[in-house]
Amino acid sequence: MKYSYDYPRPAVTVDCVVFGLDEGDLKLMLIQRELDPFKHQWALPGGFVHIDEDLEEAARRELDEETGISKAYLEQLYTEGAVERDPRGRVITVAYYALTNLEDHNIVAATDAENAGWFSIHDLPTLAFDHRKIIGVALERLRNKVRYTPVGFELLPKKFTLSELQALYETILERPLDKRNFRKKILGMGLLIETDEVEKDVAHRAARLYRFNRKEYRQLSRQGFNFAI
Amino acid sequence: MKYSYDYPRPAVTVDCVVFGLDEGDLKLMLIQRELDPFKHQWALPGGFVHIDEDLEEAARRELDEETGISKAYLEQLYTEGAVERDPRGRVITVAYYALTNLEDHNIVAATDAENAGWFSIHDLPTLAFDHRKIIGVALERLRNKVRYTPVGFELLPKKFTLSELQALYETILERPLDKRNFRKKILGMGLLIETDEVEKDVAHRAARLYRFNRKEYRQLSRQGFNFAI
DNA sequence: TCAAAAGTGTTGAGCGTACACCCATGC
DNA sequence: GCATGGGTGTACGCTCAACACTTTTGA
Repeated sequence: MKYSYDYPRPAVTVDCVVFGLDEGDLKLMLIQRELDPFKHQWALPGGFVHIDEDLEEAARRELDEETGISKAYLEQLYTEGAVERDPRGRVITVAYYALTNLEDHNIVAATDAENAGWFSIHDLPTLAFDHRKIIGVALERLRNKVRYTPVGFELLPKKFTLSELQALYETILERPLDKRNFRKKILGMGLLIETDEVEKDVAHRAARLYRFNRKEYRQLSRQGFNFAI
Repeated sequence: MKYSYDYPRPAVTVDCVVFGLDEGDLKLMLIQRELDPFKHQWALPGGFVHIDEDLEEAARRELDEETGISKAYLEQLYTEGAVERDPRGRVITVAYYALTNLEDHNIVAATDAENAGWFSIHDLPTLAFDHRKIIGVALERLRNKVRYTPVGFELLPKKFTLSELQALYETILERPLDKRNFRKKILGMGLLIETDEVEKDVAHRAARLYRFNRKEYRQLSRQGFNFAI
């Protein structure tokens, strides 16, 4: 008990809602708690913010330590501070959401946590704390964000087919899209670079691979262009 | 120094970016600090989160104590936690933005702060801490939010004219709108209730007063309707 | 040759945008 | 009667949505 203050202070944590895309399924990376409270229950990866690190820094560190994911698109979601949300006392958590290419993280390598794994958002286990609520907020945010910004590309490998991209939107938005209209729209933005490569090892005509043109997007953004699906 | 912990803890504050609309000018409520650091400088209203109050509760309390504003639309903005943002030590702040009808708050009544007042966002004084940055984020959020949700009405009195509403959008978005198209669009949504009252004390034809139909909006939202200007 | 997915255009409807004048009121 | 803002309709272009068949490839 070496740290003393004139007024009581809440503890501050970060939690990460990590999304990954697996075929036609949107998944979340969860960890199984080793300690009380909620011992053995599934929870969002996260932990206490160190006194000398920024919030995003803390989120990235916890994500790496607990799931082995060291590269991901990360964005602050919101801060949950209900008085009774943690049985140990007052804990305020800054929630982040992360988007990552699930293919790179199918095998969890170095992890702190007893257990970690991907769960379909349609089949989540019982979750510790108010983590279910946080996931709800994250999902809503993702569904909005994906339509008006090009964050969806963060869930795909660098090179992808138009069908993969369309499936991404269909999965997240949970509705079918028209193939011709989708292609017209996405190609019409001029933000995809057609590579000279095609899919490999498919039992049908191989689709062309594209890359997202980040530079062009930043350029157009500055000129008032708005991405929209 | 009565409160001791095993690990150092950051202090947690809330700060409020309070918007008000004054004719064709978007204004912010700022307070002048009475204490160091940044003594006598202007700052966002805010303060420490009590150990037994929720975050929004804290924001409302501080807003009331420091500016006398007790009713306002309030929404969490984001959390700023850069390590060196406060010279007193590690302080994480949860920023909120508030929308209020400036007419009700022209005279600041009961206030804690030495001084409080409205400032045009185009003519802000030097601000304490990283408050300028927080205001920047709030402005960006307001500009997005006002276009896709009916938060703008929170800046107007209950009854308003269509010209006032249009001026609101023109002020926040900083571009002119076409009168006929604006009226067509906003009336076409079916979210305005035409009252049988008109403006008073104007030196020209008095405009009809309208009210925003919150119930109808909630109803339509559930059916997938999206507000948009 | 069959199965599977890739790739490709047109049309109609609805929406956004541009644009100008008469009306009501108070002074 | 004049100054001030209130209130109103139309036409064009563009974007969105609906819709089906041919091509390529591997097995």
